[in-house]
Amino acid sequence: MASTDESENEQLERAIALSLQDHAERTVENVLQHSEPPPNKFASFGLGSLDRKKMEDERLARVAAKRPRVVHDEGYAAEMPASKRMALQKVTQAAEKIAVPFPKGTVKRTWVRGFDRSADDIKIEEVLQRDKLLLALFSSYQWDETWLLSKVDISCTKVLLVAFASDEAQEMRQNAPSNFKFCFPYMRGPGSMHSKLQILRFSSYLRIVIPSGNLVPNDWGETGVMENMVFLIDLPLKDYYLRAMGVDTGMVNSLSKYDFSRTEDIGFVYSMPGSHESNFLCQNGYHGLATTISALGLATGSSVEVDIACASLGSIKYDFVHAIYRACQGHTDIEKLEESKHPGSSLSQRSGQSEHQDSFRIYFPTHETVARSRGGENAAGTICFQEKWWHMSSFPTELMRDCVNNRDGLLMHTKLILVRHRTSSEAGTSKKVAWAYLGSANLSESAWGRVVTDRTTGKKKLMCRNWECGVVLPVRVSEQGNGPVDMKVFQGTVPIPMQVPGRKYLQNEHPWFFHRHVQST
DNA sequence: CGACAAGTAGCTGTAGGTGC
DNA sequence: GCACCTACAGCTACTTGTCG
Repeated sequence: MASTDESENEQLERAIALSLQDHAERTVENVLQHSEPPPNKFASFGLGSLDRKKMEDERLARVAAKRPRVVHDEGYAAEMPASKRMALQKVTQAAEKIAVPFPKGTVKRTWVRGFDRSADDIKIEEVLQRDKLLLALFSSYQWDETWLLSKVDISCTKVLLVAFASDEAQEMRQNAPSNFKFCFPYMRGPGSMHSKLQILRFSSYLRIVIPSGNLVPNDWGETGVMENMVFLIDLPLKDYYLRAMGVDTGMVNSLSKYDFSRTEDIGFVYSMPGSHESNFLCQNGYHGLATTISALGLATGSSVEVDIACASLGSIKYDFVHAIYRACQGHTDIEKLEESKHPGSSLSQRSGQSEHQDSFRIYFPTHETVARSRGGENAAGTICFQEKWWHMSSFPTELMRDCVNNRDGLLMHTKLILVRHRTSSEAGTSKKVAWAYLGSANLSESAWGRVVTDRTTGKKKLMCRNWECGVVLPVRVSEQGNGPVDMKVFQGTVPIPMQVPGRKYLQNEHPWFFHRHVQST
């Protein structure tokens, strides 16, 4: 068994390394392609070069050949073969017999010092289970390595850290224990390694964790001023694998030994830096959100109620709000994305304000709420929004709601989207539907992307700047009556951390303004 | 995290050359 | 004079890197 474990560990590490190496190789290819020596202008300068059409065609061919910025999906969108999915379904019952803490997945609020424990909160120690943790993949924007080392027993846990390749991270790499390994994802220019995904391996199950907080004590409640939220699900080892010890298979098999069937009704939503076109556009950023909503059967042509809580706000405009709203409805029509793109469209102007003001609420604390919080203004260094964006005519001020935690005086670092459908009596259905997104993405174009048109191909592309990841958790209930689903529908699925519906900003109120060189959200 | 500036690509209009 | 063509300027949209 020990040798099997060893080989699994190695396989997992090798596969992750290969995956990242794949990115690295693409980046190297890009660099090589970009670093071709420039064409010698003088060599082609002469009478023979006057076939302009030919020159232009050649130039276009060169441009097309060295156009690597677009990320194509083939390498990423590896779907599980139908046969494998069938096999997984067959072992569901057997897997259920293995006791794991969170077999169906759960959403927790972080424990916070000074507050009574409840069934809805969780400590970092309870997530990591130090004594049982065999292998951990951590990703985060911000780190406190001393603190992290206190939560992990490095004598029995192998650790892989996925980080932005900053100078600090490189320094951390040098000082790290020998069984700490590092990966630095490609960034394609400015942006943030904002994903906080964790994969934790225990002896009999794999735990997938998607928190909104970074690996610092403040984000896990230890300073008593900040709250985050965590999604986690435990995937049990499949019994047939337990019988098949000693079989040296590859990484796919290594992961396939975990029973993913419980994740079938959970959507994984992510953003990757760069421009993405063709099929991959549909899987990335806010269009990935729309695709996921559609795939889970949650799309609707009717209006929806959207409540978004975030720790940082970008310079958002009406057309961006409209795009997010459409994604929440599950619209995946790429051509329609164009509607929200034209800068001159009414949606980018203040005139678009009435469109969603009754159905779209952005929860962000007022200055007063931050000042009155337990940690005061000093505790709000990871809640970012710039005053100049607030004063821009295109900023949807009327959508803003004060974000007040229902644990008195706590600030929130949570990124949460709550969407509720309306039901129609004409539809003849009593099924009310809602869903929640929980993850790392704030409300910004850097996180969710924006649609641009490729100059050479004329095709639509989605451009993101950050690594982000999160989950969509559907909520389905049967209930009579018209109108939107009540917020209570989320009970049992997602603990709602803030007071809803949030109070609108008063005329003399403004959001908490904070701007710093390096954000840690 | 977005603003901003610099650089690049691509489109369009047009001046000027050439042939009929 | 007219049609056609090339070369190029000007403009716009977009990418990329820097800055705060």
